[in-house]
Amino acid sequence: MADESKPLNFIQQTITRDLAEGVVDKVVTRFPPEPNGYLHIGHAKSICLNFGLAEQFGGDCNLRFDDTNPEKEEDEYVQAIIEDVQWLGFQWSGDVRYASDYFGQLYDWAKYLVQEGKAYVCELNAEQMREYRGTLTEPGKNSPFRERPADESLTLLEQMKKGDVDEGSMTLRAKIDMASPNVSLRDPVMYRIKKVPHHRTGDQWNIYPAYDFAHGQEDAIEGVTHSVCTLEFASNRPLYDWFVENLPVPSTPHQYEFGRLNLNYSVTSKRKLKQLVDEGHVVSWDDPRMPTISGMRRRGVPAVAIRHFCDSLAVAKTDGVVDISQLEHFIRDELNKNAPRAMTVLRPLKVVISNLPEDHLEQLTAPQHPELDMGNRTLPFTREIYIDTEDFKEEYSKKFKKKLTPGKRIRLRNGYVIEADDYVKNEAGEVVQVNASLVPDTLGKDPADEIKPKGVVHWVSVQHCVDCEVHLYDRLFNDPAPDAGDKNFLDAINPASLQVMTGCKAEQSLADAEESTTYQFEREGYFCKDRKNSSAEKRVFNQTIALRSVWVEADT
RNA sequence: UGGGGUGUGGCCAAGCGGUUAAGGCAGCGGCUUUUGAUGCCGCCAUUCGGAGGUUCGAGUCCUCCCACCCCAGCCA
Repeated sequence: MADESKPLNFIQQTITRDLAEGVVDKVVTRFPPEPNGYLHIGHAKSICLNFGLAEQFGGDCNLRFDDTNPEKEEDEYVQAIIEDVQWLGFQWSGDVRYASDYFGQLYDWAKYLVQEGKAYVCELNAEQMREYRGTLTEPGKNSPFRERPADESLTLLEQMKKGDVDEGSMTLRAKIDMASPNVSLRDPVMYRIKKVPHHRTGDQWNIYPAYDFAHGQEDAIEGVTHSVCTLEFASNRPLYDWFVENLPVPSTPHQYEFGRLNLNYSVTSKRKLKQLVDEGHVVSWDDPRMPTISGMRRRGVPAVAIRHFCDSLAVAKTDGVVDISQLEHFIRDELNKNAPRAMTVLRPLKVVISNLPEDHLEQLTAPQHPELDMGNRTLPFTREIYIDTEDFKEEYSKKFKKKLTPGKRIRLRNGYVIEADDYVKNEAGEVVQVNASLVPDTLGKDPADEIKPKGVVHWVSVQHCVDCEVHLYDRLFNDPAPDAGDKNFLDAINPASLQVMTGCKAEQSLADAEESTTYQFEREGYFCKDRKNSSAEKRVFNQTIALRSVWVEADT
């Protein structure tokens, strides 16, 4: 997977050195999501990084759910996350792991620290603890419970665990340094009381370990060598190391931080994404407009495109904002190379080819792909066809030279050249039918009179097409930085992010389109059949992404 | 006014003291084209947050300054 020509990032350099110096024999990484929401594009970067590192250096990568807060976590999320990681194409080492598997061990280690005089049960409430903690510029002061005897803390801890103590009234804290310039080290909470059922351990526990007391030890238990996380955890690293050093853990993992992915015109925060779903701004976590893995999958984005995009991202400590066009580039690149082609008319306009008999039916063939050998499809060609309303203009102008216009010719994609004769309007003044003539002997060749058509237009047979609905998407937010500063990201929501096109006409071969394949609807973009809204009677296609276009239609 | 990070073209980014500062995205020209797609060709930083300094030589080393991000949850 590693591209030899690419320079090693700082984590790869560290691993290379650790392997060379024998600091580690084998690399073990892990992807540790909290099951409190669906995975998004930012997680994809972390997934590709962690699994990629293991792959490149012949090691293992674990999938471990960091489920230490039952108030926010649900089994629905763990199932969705498992599916997303697999879909992206990665396989974790061994079974799926859970922080909750280690609750017993963690509890024993907590008691060990108490016995060592390095932890204590504190009876300060949340507000008091905040006061005692000090500020960024002033040191904190010691809790009055800090020097309480170990066996007293042990007894209290046991009561906390049994559920005999009220939530919020006691915590177990590490005894480190209330005057540390690093606030994380000012006697951090190790255990808090939560009388809440856990998605895996049920009501077995009344206390749950805090992230800082759990993560490093989980890594140590699993033999993780390189624990890669995002930048905001950098100030937690000394605490991560403190627990690992002060506990009889089976191995010594190390934490490395890299800059998380930020994408413009998007939000990549599980909290905000959850809000979009909960408040109905989108219909679900896998709504095709969501920057979630499941949303992109449903929209037709290939997993490999996401992987290529992630691989193109720098693993560094800079926190930049990547332009969405970068992601779009990899999606188009992959789809252009591999998506089968098809024709679908989004805004049908009937064209009657008058010099063809009423019952004319000719089976034309067209390649599934212009370059790849993917076989052919048949295109029934009849007297009546549909082209896109946008592809016909009443008046010719240089601007519209590639469109059909009276007296001018156009090539039907994969078919003949036709020439428009006249057209019919309805009461509203809209063109509802075009009458045209077929220019003979133009299948695969130019007209004999050398008057070549300037443009190519996609079409379907009126009698041999299938009805469908097409969902067109625009970005979910109009603001490049919807959640910057003190902005409310909801204010930036694009009210026109979804456009439902009904009465669309797809070529016959799309009758049995598969949800797992994304097609290029020629001259329109990439589309895949929606896995939720489609039924036997109704076909719905989601737009993955439009084709690039330098064509801007002006009204002159 | 504490601690931890980061600053290279519109965006991302390589560069690890020594030819004229990689590459990708976006943009702009041109060619090809039965997808206004794709492909191909060309253009796009006298300069690396700023100011000093060290050196024959600095984006790369030193000093000071500036800007931005993270940390004061019994969230992760």
